[in-house]
Amino acid sequence: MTAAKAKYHHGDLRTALLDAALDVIGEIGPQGLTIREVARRAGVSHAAPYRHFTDKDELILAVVERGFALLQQTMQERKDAATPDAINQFAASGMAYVDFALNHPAYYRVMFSGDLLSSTGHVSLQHTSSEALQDMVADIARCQELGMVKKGDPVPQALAILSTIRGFVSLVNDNRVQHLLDNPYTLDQIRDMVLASIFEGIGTGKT
Amino acid sequence: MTAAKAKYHHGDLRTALLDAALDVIGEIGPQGLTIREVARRAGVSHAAPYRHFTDKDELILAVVERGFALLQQTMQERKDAATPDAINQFAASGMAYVDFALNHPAYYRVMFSGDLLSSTGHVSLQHTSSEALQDMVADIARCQELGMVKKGDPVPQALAILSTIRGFVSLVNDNRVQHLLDNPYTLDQIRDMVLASIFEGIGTGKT
DNA sequence: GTTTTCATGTTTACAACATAAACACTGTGC
DNA sequence: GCACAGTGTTTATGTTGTAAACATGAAAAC
Repeated sequence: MTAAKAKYHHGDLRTALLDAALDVIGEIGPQGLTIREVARRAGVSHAAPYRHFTDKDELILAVVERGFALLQQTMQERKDAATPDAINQFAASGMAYVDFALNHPAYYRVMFSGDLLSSTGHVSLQHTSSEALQDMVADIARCQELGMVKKGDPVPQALAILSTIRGFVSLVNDNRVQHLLDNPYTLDQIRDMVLASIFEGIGTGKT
Repeated sequence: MTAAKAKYHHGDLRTALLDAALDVIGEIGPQGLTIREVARRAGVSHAAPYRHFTDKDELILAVVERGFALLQQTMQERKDAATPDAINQFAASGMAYVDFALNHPAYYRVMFSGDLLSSTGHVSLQHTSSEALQDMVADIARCQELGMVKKGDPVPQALAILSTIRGFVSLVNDNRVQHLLDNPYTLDQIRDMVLASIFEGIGTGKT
């Protein structure tokens, strides 16, 4: 028997399906995702996925949840790696968010394309999303205490930053920034300039 | 014969299909859009749309083009209504963009959901999109001459503003701002605060 | 060790869809 | 009047999502 036997029971089909789904999303986009294609890639019959996901939506949702877990982990790692002062922690999470989006475009697309899930189900995700906003608000408040961010309600400030980040990422992932790439900037440079603009917008200018 | 006769030839089916498509997008979202449903709403057979659009993609594309025309017109009107100084013109177009997105969410969604069109076809749209960026760059350059915007390459500055605007709109349209609505802000107030942040980020602080 | 059971796959079936081909109606130019 | 081109309809094919009935094999019960 060679290594990969064609067993009746797959072993870990659920994970294999999630992997296949992510591949499809990366290649064809979330719209192109088809239960049957995912099953095909996992080498099972087209109905097998229904043993693990009640629905196409639930399959997508599972991919999304995996994506959020990875995002959260990435951001935490970057925060841990940064110097422990508030401003650097904050900047680190912002950059981590952008880099996650650019390094895992398939995850990012499916996580934030919005229209994918048929209305219901994304309650837990809204929670995750608003959690991220709350974290950011807390970071901003700490920066305010240090006098590095303008006084005022940190919520709209967090919203402004999140808006800039999300918008920038969507522009890049939709290839609307190609014009100015390598000409004369690298993507990292553009990212830094854009982030600098919004940070300056809410910052006090001190350091 | 009553007013609306059931004629064999519709008269202006193309327009009726575009209207119906926009309705569907508004109600069910761009993913839910189905040629057959659009045909149903227009009161024709499911194959009739193929006399006017070779493809589902082309139907969507036509809606998108209509949307861009409306956006462009809206922005022009607002610019014309604003006082003719550079900074107000610029702010007017930014606010017009946001308001368009919030007042015509169906158009906006289909225009910028990105994944909708199967790869090809959106060449003309990339053009439209980059035109908007060029307009913005020109506006910024004029503001720079007046000393109201920081010196430097206006392209990244334009990108930063566009990012903020697009990100904000997508957050609002995905209902991720509900938490802070009416509590204690109105949507217009939030919009102004967010825009103010990015304008301050690129501005010199003069006036 | 055998039998039972249950989780996990497979086959089969159906309705909705995208799209194409063949056909039907009707306003216009002659 | 009449041919014709444009627009709409019917019919047909292949793909999809999803449900139901059936099959298999690994672990639990005996």
